[in-house]
Amino acid sequence: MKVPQLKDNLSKKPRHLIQVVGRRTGISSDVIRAWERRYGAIISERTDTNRRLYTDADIEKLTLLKRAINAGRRIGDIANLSYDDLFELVMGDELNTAKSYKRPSTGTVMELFDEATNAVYEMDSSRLEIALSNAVAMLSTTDFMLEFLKPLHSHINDECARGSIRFVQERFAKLCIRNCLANLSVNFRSAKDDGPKLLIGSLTSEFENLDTIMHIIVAQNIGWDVTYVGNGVPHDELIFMANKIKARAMVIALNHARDIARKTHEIKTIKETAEQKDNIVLIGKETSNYRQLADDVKAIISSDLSSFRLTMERLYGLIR
Amino acid sequence: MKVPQLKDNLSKKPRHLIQVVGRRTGISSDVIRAWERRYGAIISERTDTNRRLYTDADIEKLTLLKRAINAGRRIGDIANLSYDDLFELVMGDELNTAKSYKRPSTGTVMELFDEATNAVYEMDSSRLEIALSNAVAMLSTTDFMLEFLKPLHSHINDECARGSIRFVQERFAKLCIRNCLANLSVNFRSAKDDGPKLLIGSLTSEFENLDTIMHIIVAQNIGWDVTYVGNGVPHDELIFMANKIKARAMVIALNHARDIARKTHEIKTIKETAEQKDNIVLIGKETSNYRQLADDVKAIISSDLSSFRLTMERLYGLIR
DNA sequence: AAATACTGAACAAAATGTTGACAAAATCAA
DNA sequence: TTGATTTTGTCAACATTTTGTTCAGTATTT
Repeated sequence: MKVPQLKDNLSKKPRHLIQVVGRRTGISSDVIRAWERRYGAIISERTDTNRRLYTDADIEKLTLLKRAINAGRRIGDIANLSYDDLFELVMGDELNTAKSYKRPSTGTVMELFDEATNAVYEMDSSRLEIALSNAVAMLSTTDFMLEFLKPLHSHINDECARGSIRFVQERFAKLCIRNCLANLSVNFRSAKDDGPKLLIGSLTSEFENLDTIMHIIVAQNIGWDVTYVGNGVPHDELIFMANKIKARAMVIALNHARDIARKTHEIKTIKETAEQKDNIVLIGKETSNYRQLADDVKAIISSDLSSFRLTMERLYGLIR
Repeated sequence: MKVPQLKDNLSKKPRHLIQVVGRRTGISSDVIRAWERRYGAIISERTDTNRRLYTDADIEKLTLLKRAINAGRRIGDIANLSYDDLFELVMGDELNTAKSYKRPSTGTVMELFDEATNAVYEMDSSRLEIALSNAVAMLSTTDFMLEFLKPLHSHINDECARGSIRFVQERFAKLCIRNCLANLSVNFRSAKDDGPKLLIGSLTSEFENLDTIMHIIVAQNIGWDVTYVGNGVPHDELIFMANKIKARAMVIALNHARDIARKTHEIKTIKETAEQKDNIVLIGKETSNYRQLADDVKAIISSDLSSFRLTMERLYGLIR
């Protein structure tokens, strides 16, 4: 295998311009220089003509520094810690702050949100895509979806219901968002090796839904190896698929208030027939109609992304 | 499989004038010459009379260079990297995370094709995605679609019709391919600045179609700034959108043999009502039913990707 | 003859570097 | 709590490097 070698050789080489580092870490180049000057945080190599050149490791350290600051540290105190010490520090810090769920409604994120909605009004796909990818870069994946994409999605739905934007605009926006989510998804997949398999899909008479795709990302983020088969899949096909890939859990999206009786019956069949009988999770807008079923077949209902995340984390823990 | 042949016969032959290269890559010919002179980025063959002639590979490298610059690199630093190194660099840059995009190790295109079909049988999304992205890396974008994705797509359809693979497998494969295409699309958008606007969509009672998405990529590849509004869009919404974004051309996908009379009428209405009356292009399986209409409203019918590419290149030239 | 392409030089704009100053935010002392 | 002090992000001024663009003169293509 030659690939890792190449990778190693490249990544140890100082080759990133300050601009690239700024973009990747989200730290402005002024600040990077200031940190170097004042605290010797990252002292980079230089080209013959005095330009700074950073390695991949430098970028990682800077990212850690930023996370540490986000968690409340002061740059002067932590700038010259080693990478390992910094890592420990950040892990500890983030564990403690994780529970107190901080809302990232800082100015910049709000601006990005405005930018995104404006792009929707004006149907400028480039602007919308840029706004979305900036938001991804700025927030953690979960926050991006919970605090950015979800609100944006419902904002678009509202505006469309109110008649402030037209059908095409809504359509266009959702396609852009779907693209963005598809990208996120691909990134996660290649980052992960092999987690437990998770099958996600929806039954006949259901339509494609952005929420479902967000659930995919959340599951991948936790470590599941997700196979998505889309909407409107007959239940016997789902069973076949689950058996074939040896899925450890199955997520069924229920967003459409039609054929509830049929779907209830189908889910029962799935439960009875599938080899892996445990771990059916129901998501979507219409899950409330399936309370009784959930009790009967011991399925779990997760009606929003956060609870879904918790559910899937728990399952992941049980299985691993 | 015709792939390797085509690759050898066409792609490696220097045949593009600098003007064509400029248009396809979005890099001005002055800049291409400057890069050659200053950094030896692309040293092309010459005709007997000293005109530069570029290969497809040259174009691909130039596109990568542009993407790298877009990500913040300086041309002087990257101009003489090999295609492979450049590829690594760009992938890393564009994904902000150190993602390990596997380079096609030694596999030929044919092996990749087999790998992809096997992944479909076994419903292994990671393998399928890796096979697809390797094929993208190995072939030029156009070749990838014409010689890889198209055959793969029809192979899947055939197998499904013959009953060799099941509904879910087909479904799963198509979702993976859609993701892959979405990625390609995003990459192109970020490379290009502002070309003429092109609106792509389909009328009511049409369904989403992978072919349509491939057409998007081809158009972007040429330099169009594509806005895709998806399937099943009422014709008045299409008109609104076209006017709003000031589209210079409109592509309407016709894949479903239903309501031909209605759609014919709607397309006529579009032609009569839209501000930009020229340049309606009809694509898709069912276009043969619209010959008469095409004559009446002076629309262009492109029933396959290659002819679509030619059509859009011609239109692009006319508009520019 | 008009359009396009080639070369080389010159110019203009953008990016980067250095230094120093400034103001908002955080911290500390009373 | 208040006021002084420290920390830290941001910016301006100016020099240098890098890179896109333009121009002039010549050659080729259509």
